Amino acid sequence: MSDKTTLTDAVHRLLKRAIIEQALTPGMRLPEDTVGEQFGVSRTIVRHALVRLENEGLVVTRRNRGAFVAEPSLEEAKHVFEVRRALEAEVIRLLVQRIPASGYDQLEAHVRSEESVKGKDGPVSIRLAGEFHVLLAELTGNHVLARYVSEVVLRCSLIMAMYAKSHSSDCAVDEHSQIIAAIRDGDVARATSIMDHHLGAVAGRAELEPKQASVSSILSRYGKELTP
Amino acid sequence: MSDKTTLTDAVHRLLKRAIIEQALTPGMRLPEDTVGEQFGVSRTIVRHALVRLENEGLVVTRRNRGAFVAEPSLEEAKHVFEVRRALEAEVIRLLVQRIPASGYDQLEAHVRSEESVKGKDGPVSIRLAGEFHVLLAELTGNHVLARYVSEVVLRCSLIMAMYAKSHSSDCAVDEHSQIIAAIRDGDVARATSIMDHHLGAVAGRAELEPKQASVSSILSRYGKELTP
DNA sequence: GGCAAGTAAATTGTATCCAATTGACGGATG
DNA sequence: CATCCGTCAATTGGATACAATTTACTTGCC
Repeated sequence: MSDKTTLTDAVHRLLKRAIIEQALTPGMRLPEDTVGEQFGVSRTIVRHALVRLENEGLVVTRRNRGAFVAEPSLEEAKHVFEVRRALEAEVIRLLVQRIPASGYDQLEAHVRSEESVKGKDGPVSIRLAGEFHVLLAELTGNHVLARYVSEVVLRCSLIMAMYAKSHSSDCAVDEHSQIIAAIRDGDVARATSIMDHHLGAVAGRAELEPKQASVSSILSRYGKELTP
Repeated sequence: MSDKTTLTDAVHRLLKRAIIEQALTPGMRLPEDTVGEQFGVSRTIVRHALVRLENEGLVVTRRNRGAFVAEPSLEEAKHVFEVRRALEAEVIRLLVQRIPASGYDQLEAHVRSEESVKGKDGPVSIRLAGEFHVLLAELTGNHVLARYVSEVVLRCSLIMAMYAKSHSSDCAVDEHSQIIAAIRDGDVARATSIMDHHLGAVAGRAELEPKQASVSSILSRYGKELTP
């Protein structure tokens, strides 16, 4: 029962981490056999993993062209943030109603681990920042909700990789603590307000400095001028 | 660009419709080669389609056992409805802000088509009822949101197939009209209230009469007594 | 020298093939 | 007669092979 580790899952998980940690940057190509021989598996496995990643919005596939790490447009980025805000607001509402007893311990432990890597601007802090929100969602006991939150958080990570200058300070650990406190006080409005500010600041900052990492993403906006 | 119809997509779509329309009932097995030869494609294609359906929560696969149409538990059903309510509330908020000019025409046209098949308790009315909610979400212009709404609506259809006695009257066409009217009035509270009632009634009705279609789902709840 | 067409290479789309795991049936045994 | 164990069939997990399509390069022509 614990042996869930099918090869597809493993490849899927690895690719996901690679994308989150910005080892694979937006717009980068993901040829099936290249990825396959990299992990020592066949194209079949890679294909399945890519299908899943596509469903999660982390990669896009173009017919007979292959898979690419997604390059969410600014519009799509806004949409993702809109959905995320709605979902996380629901998380807060539910947590205030029924956060489990051990919830605060887990949250505080997580915040501590976030603080412990605060200095380093490494991929670990990016992942931990996202996992805080996923943990919040998990604590509602609603796994469907948690899954969707996880998806949008991942996509937000991708968006920040594209548009934000520096990711490390985006999810200020301090605000995480404030959210915990507001939930503990049963103050839905305050918690939601902090969360909105938390996410809004991130989204807002992203729009100010669109950093174009990949060549294709840089050139994509100039391509239109060639096809009048 | 319009030629998106890869075989995997086609099979995926067909299976989805079959599940929604209750041709494939919860718990039913989906052997890869059976489905494959039914559609005249290879197992590879079916596999990919099943992977996608699994990601959407419509089928579950057990290791080396194959794929089955999902049998959401009552708990999972509640979770899906919780998420759906949150998402559709956001849809209403957004629509009041920025419904496009042609939106009401589309919505009313849809309601009319719903009314035209109101009498028949057929699969068509089930599909149309769900598509109304998807259309609402699409009109927000947020395709990410629309996609998630589409997913939870589908899962709700599956849930109703399992637990509700009759599906046809679940999405009362009249309530759809009321929602449209409330949105037109810019009355978020009223629209959300109607929507909550709309969904709450469905969810509530479902819990009252759990009809257990498949043998396995009936026996699953008795199985625990054998393993003390 | 630039543009266009044709051809070749590469990559995906699909099918088939082998291996591994699971469930079931049947026989043996207490 | 019930239970346990071994063998067997069926089905999925995974890999390889072939076909189709797209991209890119080369070559010829203007």
